[in-house]
Amino acid sequence: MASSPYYLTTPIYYVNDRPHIGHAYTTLACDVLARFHRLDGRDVHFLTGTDEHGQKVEKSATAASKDPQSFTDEVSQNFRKLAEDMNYSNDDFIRTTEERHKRAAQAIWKAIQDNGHIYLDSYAGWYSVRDEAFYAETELTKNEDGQKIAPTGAEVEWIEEPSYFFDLSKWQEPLLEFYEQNPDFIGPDSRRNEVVSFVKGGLKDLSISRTSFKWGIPVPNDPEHIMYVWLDALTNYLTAVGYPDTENSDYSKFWPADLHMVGKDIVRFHAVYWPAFLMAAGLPTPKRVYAHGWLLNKGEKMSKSLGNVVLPEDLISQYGLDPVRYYLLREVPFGNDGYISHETMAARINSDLANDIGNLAQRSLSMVAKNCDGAVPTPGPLTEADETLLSAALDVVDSARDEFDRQAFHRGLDAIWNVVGDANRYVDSQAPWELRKTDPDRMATVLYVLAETIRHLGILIQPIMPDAAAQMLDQLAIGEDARTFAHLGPAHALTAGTSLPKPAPVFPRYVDEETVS
RNA sequence: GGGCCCGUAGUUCAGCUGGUUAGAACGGACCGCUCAUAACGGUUAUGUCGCAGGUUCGAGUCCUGCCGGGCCUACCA
Repeated sequence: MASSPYYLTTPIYYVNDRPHIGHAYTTLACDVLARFHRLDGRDVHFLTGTDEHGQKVEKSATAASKDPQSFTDEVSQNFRKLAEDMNYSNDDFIRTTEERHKRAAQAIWKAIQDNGHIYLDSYAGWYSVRDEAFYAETELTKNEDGQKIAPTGAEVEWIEEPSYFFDLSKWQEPLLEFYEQNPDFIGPDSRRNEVVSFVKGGLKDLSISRTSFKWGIPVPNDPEHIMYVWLDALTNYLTAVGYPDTENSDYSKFWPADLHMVGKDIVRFHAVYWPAFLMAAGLPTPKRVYAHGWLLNKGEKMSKSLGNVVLPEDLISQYGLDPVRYYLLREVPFGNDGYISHETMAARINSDLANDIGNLAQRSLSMVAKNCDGAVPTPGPLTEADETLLSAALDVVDSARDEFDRQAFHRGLDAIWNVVGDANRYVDSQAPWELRKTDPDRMATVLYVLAETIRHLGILIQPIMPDAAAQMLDQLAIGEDARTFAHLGPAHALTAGTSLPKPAPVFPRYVDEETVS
């Protein structure tokens, strides 16, 4: 179990988009899970990447006077930069324009086709290039110019063309049975309900090819047709583990994926179409799809037209990377929509990070520095209070694991911060500054217990705040090879007498600039 | 039109299969401490648990209706 593989994915992001806080949020959640499971000794494969096909990209490239490939080569860098800026630990970055992906997408097409689930017909309807979706006549409205527009506001055009279809309508019952037998397949529950009721409402066969543009993966044996972008895009999850080579690749180790993390807007593609495609191709279905909510800017959905889109780089430069990582996962219950704002960010940074954990480390380690010759103190016999704190620090990894496995990041963090609170209460109740005068040996024990607690906390917060955690652990002179969850507990406890570097605050308070001046 | 979710202290939210005086965090007020990043600890809530009925010995927790907010989905003339 401890060494079992763990494969998780972000959606592949639409290469045309400018990376915003929503993209950063999704991948951050995956990054935390990836790091957590690595620390737990698991063999993790963490995938992200970009979705680069489709008519919209083709048009954007033309508008920029570039060929689509060099256009996507260029703009996909924005997402690689996001990964660097946010300190993501993805093991792979896939682009759907890569050869390995073309191979995989054509292979899954053939598998579905060979199993008799694809047929050729023709499609006619109102199509929106921007939304990459067809709309029913009744859904359309007209704008001022009399142009028909989709509910999303996008322009639509009448398209009539030959098209291959996937027999999605036949998968209603198998899907419902699949959801029934895999109650954890979709999270959170509210999304699961939605998906189930959508499928119960009946499914129509899905048009899965286009002939009206070229920028995409050709249908096997009929290159006039380009594969539907979603079939193309979803298959990236297979590509990255080596499909269609199911023998001599990571496929056998990592497929089916443990988790597809998605935003709530694309849950249908992942929870309905994707398992249907896979079942039709005779492939195993992923274990879980989790749809998180939106980050709202003070209650309003972020959009270009409102001009209130929050960019990750702006948050990072204002607050620092690790505080932003912590804030995003602590402030908003994952799965719900939630507000983010400067006020709540500053409050979290100051109360949770600076005051609680940062000050705990600083007050403890500076006492060690001043009163124990700057070395790990030598503990005497442990009291009940000592044991209680140490076991809380050790046991919380189990709570965190449970909560993170359910994608309840806010709850996992809350559990860890309970230990921070315990430790601060312990300092006050033990009053080592008094013991310094009355009972130096006991003081040494108390400071040792605190140092051990901080060691545990440092190890535990690594997935969320890798750099800050490293600083904390550096201050305890913990070797980089001694920082996994296997090192929690007394077996790897600090060695008395180890000399320690001079402590320095890890989490500075956030002070508004206006307030300063 | 159908379906799902939500409405609990100033704020953000916990409250599982119904059961003693409804909880946490943050903010506020007061007290304590002084090791520490003026940080830490303790004490402190007159909350009509959206409204109105109902079931029950007993409901924030189940049922019905209504009001308000969000989401999914369908659509007639």
